[in-house]
Amino acid sequence: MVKKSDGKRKISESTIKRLSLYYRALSLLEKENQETISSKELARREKLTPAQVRKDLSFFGSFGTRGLGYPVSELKQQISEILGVNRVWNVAMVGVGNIGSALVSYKEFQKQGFIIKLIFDNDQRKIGSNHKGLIVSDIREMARLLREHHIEIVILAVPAIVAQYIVDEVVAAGIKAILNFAPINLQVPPDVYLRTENMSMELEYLSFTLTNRRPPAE
Amino acid sequence: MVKKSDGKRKISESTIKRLSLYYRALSLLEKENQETISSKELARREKLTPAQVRKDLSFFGSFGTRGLGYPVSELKQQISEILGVNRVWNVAMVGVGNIGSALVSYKEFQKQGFIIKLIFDNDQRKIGSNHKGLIVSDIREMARLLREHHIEIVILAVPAIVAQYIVDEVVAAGIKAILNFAPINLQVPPDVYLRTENMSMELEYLSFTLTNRRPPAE
DNA sequence: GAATGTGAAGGTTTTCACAGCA
DNA sequence: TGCTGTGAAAACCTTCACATTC
Repeated sequence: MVKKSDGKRKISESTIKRLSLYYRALSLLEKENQETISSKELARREKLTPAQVRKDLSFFGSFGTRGLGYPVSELKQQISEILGVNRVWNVAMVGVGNIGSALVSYKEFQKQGFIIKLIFDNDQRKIGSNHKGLIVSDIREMARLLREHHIEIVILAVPAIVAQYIVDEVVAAGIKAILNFAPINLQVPPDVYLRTENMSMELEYLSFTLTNRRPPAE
Repeated sequence: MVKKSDGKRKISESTIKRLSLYYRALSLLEKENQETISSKELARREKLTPAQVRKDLSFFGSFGTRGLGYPVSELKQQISEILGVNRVWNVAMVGVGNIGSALVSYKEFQKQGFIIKLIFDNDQRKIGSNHKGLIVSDIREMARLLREHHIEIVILAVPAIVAQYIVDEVVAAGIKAILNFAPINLQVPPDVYLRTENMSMELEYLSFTLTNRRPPAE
């Protein structure tokens, strides 16, 4: 049974991110036709602790069977409802440079129900060209087109220098959820959800680790 | 003055990731010729608290001046030393699909000193072709080439289904730091640093937020 | 017997608040 | 006066440990 959101419980960001990991792992397990999985095994696969897995899931309900574990397909379904990926989300891509066009072709997004319906650019040479079956639209037509196609989420893959300007336009068009790939922190009104994907961050984390690792053998 | 690593202090992952944010913000400020910045303003730009900024920096030294703030260029330089980005890192890309080739052209990596020296694929049609001035090498020559070019970090952008197999080869070639873009959790020996960039996670986080946001007005 | 679900304990991270310095 | 640097307090998150259930 799924606990109803009672407006009190505060679910942490870490818990939500781990739900993504569980969801991905369960999708693979389902393909392998595994029927149940224990918190221990799920934890091993995602490098977490069994208690962590159980606690995360317990925030949302009791999905397991004592002595047995969790039913793979059912748990996957439950998590998809929690994350809101048990449906289709209409997405628009703004910016058709390297990253933008790579993401338009990125299968993983579609698999999770994030369907890119529109792509925009401000470069006249790109506008009208075909990208994986989608015609690049002029960014000046964004407000109208976003509305007409019921777009709920915008992915921003534009150069950092113009990102704040473009995000302002996206916000003005009424969009409330934005995933930003530009390497800069953007300002948006409090009713707009913005997440920024910083691809350098993980590389820098590796660089920090290599630089500060303890000397071998001691 | 920079505190020397005394082997005791444990710096949290969050602190390191925020250092990346500060570094990025400081790079922009430096371009704008701003000479000093307060923890308050830096926090505002990165949506953090001033105390957080000061505490993070205090783990590594006293970089500021009371009553004035932090000197932009100097702080940037200090953070670059802490993160280990005050040097060049030789990087290889494995996998030249959508994501892989987009990242090869991604300027941000080069700007931070991560120079992609080699690119690999196992597709015979791609091997030998030219990508942004680099010839795609056969993955079977990986061990030799990685050694010859003193590669320290490998970026993995291959399909999930072959990712574990390929990462095993990368590890066998002696690489100790891997950034994985395949949407799967990989197993590596304890002396190998692996970070996985999960691009669906942030989209799913947005989806969760949209799904569970409190109803407007109440 | 095996593994979940969960209060309580323990640990870590963030925020507070203020002494100290330019 | 303004803002850093930092112990102490508060908040938050993870792990423990065990009652509970299949």
